[in-house]
Amino acid sequence: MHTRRLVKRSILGSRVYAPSPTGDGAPVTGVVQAVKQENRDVSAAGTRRSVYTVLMQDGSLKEFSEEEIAAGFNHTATKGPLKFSLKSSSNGAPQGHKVEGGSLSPEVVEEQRLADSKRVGRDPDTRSVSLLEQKRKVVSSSIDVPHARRSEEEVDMDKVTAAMVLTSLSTSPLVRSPPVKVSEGLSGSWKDNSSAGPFTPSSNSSSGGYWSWSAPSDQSNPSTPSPPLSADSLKPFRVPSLGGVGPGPAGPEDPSLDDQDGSSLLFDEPIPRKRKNSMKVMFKCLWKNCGKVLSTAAGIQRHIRTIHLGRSCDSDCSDGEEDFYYTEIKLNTDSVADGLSSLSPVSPSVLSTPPPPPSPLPSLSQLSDSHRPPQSSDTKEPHAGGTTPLSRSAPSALYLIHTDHAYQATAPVSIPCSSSNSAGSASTSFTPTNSSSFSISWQSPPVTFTGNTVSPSKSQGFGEQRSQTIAVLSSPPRATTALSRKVRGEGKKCRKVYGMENRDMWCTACRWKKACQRFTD
DNA sequence: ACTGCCGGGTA
DNA sequence: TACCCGGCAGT
Repeated sequence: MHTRRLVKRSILGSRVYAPSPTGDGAPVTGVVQAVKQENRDVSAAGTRRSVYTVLMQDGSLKEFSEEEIAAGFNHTATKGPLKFSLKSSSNGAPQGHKVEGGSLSPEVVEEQRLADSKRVGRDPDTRSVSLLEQKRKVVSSSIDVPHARRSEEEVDMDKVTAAMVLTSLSTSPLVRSPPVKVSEGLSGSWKDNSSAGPFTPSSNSSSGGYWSWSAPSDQSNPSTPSPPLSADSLKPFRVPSLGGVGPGPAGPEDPSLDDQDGSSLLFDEPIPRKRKNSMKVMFKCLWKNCGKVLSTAAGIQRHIRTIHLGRSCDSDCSDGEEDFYYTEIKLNTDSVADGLSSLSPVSPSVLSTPPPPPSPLPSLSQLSDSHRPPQSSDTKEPHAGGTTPLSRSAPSALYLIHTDHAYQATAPVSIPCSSSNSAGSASTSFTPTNSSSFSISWQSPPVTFTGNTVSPSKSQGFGEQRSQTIAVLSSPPRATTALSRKVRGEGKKCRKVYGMENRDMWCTACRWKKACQRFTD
């Protein structure tokens, strides 16, 4: 009786002893992969008997009747800490229905019940599972396969888990995901997680652990709703069990290992997400003369591969060398947006380089063209210091962090070597070696500009450019002292002319504390 | 302290 | 976009 209960409720994933398939009598161990109810084979008792698909140690799948492996159950049941893939059944179906009824509408419940009963009823017909399918079961032993092996109690348990998930979803605005996916993914993860212990509220905490991964990432950004869990984002739930069973068919997956994998994967996943008011990860090319910044690792890798390494092949033939040429930088999205959005406004005024008609656009489009799905999702460690030998000559990407006050950082720029191009006026951090030969802007666009650098004193007939800027750029002595900001106007300004009491007579710029437009120097 | 004005916030 | 302001840096 007891063994029967065990068999029926928690045998999946359990290690059992079974007669040797070779017939030599020596028992072998295996893991139960599936249970099938067999109606046609009426045993002596005249009731249905169960057939268990057992994954043997040698990787083969065998089917055994209940009697054949019953002894194994006893053995294992008394032997040690078996990890049952199913929640233990201390609370059975009734409670499951109760929970379910609490969170699901009756219609939904009925639909689900119908669907489930269909599945269960279909079992006898699906007993001839193809080998391929069996293999899949091997791979995901703990993930319940939709059909062909669900007992009613299992179904109930799934309902319970689904109900719990839905309940938590209904109360947590942080996590939204298609219910189907949720139940699917969770039933797997719970089976992995609930290595022991009945399905009680305490086991719910394990699910909480699973779900909490999205909480921290979203806490930083309460304004943006958590994106729905896509099929991809559900992968982390499944992958661990893949890895858990893979190494050895004989052993049930290890929950701890499961957790580790899960967490690591889960931590990888949300990185590419763009959030406002939070740190954003960008990837900066460290190649000489190139400060290209892309938003995805794949993008930067492709950039390096194609532009610098001169490889035309796709990411498939990447040998990882690109990794040395870019670094991951974390910066506030504000800064990034700042830098990017200010590209066009800044470059024309600061750069004396004649802005070709589409000048700022290429860089922007390059940035946006990096929208490739970050499927490569590099988990490489960011070369924080950019200290690899290959990148030693490249400027550290850290300077990007403080772009919000770039003008302050530009003070040292006042690059003594006036031969550097005008783009240098925007650059913020240099190694001596760099400043001597070229300058790198603090933003990506210069990548495209470095080619056509222009002597600062010659603006190539673009004399109509803002006189102020030109003045600054073309007069080294002043530039050394006042490059950081627009040169302070020496002439009178609205404020001085009209005084505070006549503020309404100021030019709007002065009123807004902007650069005076009326008394420009 | 005064001044110019950049960067960013708000409506 | 207009408007405003905090704050930085030069004077």
